[in-house]
Amino acid sequence: MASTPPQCSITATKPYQNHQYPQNHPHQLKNHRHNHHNNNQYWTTNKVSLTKPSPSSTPRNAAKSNTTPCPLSQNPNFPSLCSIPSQKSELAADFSGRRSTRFVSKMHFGRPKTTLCTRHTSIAEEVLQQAIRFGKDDWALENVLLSFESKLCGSDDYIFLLRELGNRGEYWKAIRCFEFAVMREKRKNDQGKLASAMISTLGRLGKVELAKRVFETARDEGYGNTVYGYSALISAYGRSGYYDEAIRVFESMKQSGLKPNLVTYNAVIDACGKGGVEFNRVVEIFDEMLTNGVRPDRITYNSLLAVCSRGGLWEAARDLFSEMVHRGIDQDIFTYNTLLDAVCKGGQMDLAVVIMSEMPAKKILPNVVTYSTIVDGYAKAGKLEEALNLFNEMKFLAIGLDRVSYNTLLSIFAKLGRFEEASDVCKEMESCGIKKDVVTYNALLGGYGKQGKYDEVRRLFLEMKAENMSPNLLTYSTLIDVYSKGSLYSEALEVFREFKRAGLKADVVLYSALIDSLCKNGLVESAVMLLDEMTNEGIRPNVVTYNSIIDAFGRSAAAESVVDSSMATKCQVESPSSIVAVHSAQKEVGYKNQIIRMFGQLAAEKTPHGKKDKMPRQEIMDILVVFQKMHELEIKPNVITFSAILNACSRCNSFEDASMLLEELRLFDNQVYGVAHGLLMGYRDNIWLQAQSLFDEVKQMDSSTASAFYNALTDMLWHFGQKRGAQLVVLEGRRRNVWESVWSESCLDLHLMSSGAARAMVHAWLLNIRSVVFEGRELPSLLSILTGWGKHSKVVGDGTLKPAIEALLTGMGAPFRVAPCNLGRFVSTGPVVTAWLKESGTLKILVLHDDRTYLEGAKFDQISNLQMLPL
DNA sequence: CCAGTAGATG
Repeated sequence: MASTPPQCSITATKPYQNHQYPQNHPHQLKNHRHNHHNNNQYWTTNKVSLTKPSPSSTPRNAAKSNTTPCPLSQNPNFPSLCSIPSQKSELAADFSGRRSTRFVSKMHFGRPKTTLCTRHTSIAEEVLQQAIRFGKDDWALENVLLSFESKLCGSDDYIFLLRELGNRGEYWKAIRCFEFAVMREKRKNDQGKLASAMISTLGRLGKVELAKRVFETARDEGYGNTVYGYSALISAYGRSGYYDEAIRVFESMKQSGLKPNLVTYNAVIDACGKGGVEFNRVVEIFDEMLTNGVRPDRITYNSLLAVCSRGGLWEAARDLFSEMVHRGIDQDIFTYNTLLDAVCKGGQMDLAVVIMSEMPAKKILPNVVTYSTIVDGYAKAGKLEEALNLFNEMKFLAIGLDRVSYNTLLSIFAKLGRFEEASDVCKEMESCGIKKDVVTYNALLGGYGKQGKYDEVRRLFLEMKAENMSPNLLTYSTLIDVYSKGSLYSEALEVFREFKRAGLKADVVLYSALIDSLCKNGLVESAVMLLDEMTNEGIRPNVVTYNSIIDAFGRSAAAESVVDSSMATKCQVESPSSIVAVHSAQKEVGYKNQIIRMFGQLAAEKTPHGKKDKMPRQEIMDILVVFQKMHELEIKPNVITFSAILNACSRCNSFEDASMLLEELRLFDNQVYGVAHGLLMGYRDNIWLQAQSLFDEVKQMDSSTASAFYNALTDMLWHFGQKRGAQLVVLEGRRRNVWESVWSESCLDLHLMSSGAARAMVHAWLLNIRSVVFEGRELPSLLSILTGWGKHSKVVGDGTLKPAIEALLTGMGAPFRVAPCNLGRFVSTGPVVTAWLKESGTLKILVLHDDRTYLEGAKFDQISNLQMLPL
């Protein structure tokens, strides 16, 4: 074991400086958000009280209007909120990486515009009926309009018509109607009204391009330069997720001298929420609104809450809610449902339940949306019992399920692999007249795919298309991922080709799935190329993408290139002759071919690459480049990143190589670094307090994330000879129930542990039963150590656990043997083990030592502590 | 101008 101390660079403990977010912001709430964001990035040493609001989280108006800041505990609306301990730290959602990257489902087009102030005449209704009846015939519509022209009463009637046609999806008829009306309308004002109604109708249907054309025409013709026209276009862009376009229109509106009004600001804020814009940026727009004297209303706040919900910023949402109350703005069911969504996405399920229980007192009764929000929160938190119970509660309250809540229910069953129940849900949906939609199919495809039921996957995919359902990006990426994970590369390739034919654009998730599949097959270099590729495509990789790659380093033999030099030549030969075209075509052909060839290579590989599990120097250099890019793109790491780095350290051949990786860890997070490095150097006593607080953070994660971190940390310590340090970590993990039920006197269950953690644990367990023996008690007649098969375990996966334990036991001379009927179990009998433990040399073998300790000559100290291991 | 559902890393 290499044990040269690392160079001084790694021993430096300069605190991690966060340079990404400005600290000094003039505004109260914004300041709070900035601080929050800082804390939310990774573990930091600055702990924020989760239950008590800090002064900076005081509602902004209280701060502004010079009144005494009102802490939330005095807030009449949340009397009980402050007494609720937060279920997870505010870091948890970010860490476990549960933040959604999905934008597709947020766009449910076609929601009807409630025509509240109906100033239209009955004639308009009649025209509508006729217009609907005459199928596709443009002339028929024209004739209807002409015949009623004299009776229709101004723009109100026409607006009603085109809105209602829009609500029925007949946007072409709506446009015809609009053109007909505008041509006949003399008043600019009314032409403007018609235009904004048309734009908003098209926006509602997701026809942004058409909306834009209407807007531009109207503006060029001189009647479109209105606040309403701009607002409608902003909203149209927002609805389709083009927040950047929405903001651009917003800016150009101001430049043309128009003053945004309440509706404009609401539309912009809403667009930001749908587009996933950072909360801080949206707050800037909100501030601008206040500065310009536009008073926010309920919808403004609801839209702001929606911004929080996307990022799971439950504290900000809570503060906004209080702020609404202070401003005297009433809440409605949207307010509550959006707040609840933010709270659920932030993992605060206990708080969510309290908020929901307080709704009836405000005469706002939870509806189907409220329930499905909470259900989804529970499901994502892994509390499936609670989720399913809520469906019963809904039944009891006679709240009927709708499409979304059925899909939510169905996806729970699909994820669990409870397919009978899933298909029961399908049947029930059908009997309610709700047909399976893309979401239903995607959930089913993912569910069946993860269980390896590919026949069912194929069947469903065909059925879907037979039902005239267009697969979307999520469908394709689910299928590609599922087939790749099942090594069905030609199927995956076929789906990919179909996806390209459908003209869809890949996104970060699809790329990440592809990258992961390359990584898992040892083609790290190709994965990195694909990473460059996606960046060039304008798709921003995220932490998941990087985690896959980091995790792959050192796992394979020397990586080789999929896209060899012959590829470039080939492209050139096939390229068209025009110089300009050559360039773009090359890119396009190269892009397609690259992925297709990668699949080809994967399909051709008979066996995965030999796993040497060693990290050559070159790979260290490669991984450093990857980290560099991650910093450049300002991609925040999470626990999984840290685990991956620690695991990479365990694959290093030398302490120096590991030091380089740890240095990267230091740049990411000083606390994780401090603990890992401290334990590695044997500064055990000095950093144990820091370690405790780190473990407190890890405890907030879901169990598999937490155990993966413990496993990674222990493995690294074990690998570098810090065996007693490893043992301390492992015992801490046991104390905190990281691996569920690990041991009893008769059985040690290692199946969720990595090999280092498991070995450290074996020592601890044997020492424990040794103390039983020396207390004079009898051991159980049968003793067993479970390693499992190493297959179903996410953490181990490669089946290294069993041989490692076997070697360890053999090496110690421990009298355990593989159980004849269960190859994943080592067994022995009480008397045999007792005899072995009583042998004079056994204790010395069992006690673990660190290769490096902080205090020179502290060996006696270790020995005196031997029998006092914190079990 | 406003709410809830489906896909990737450990």
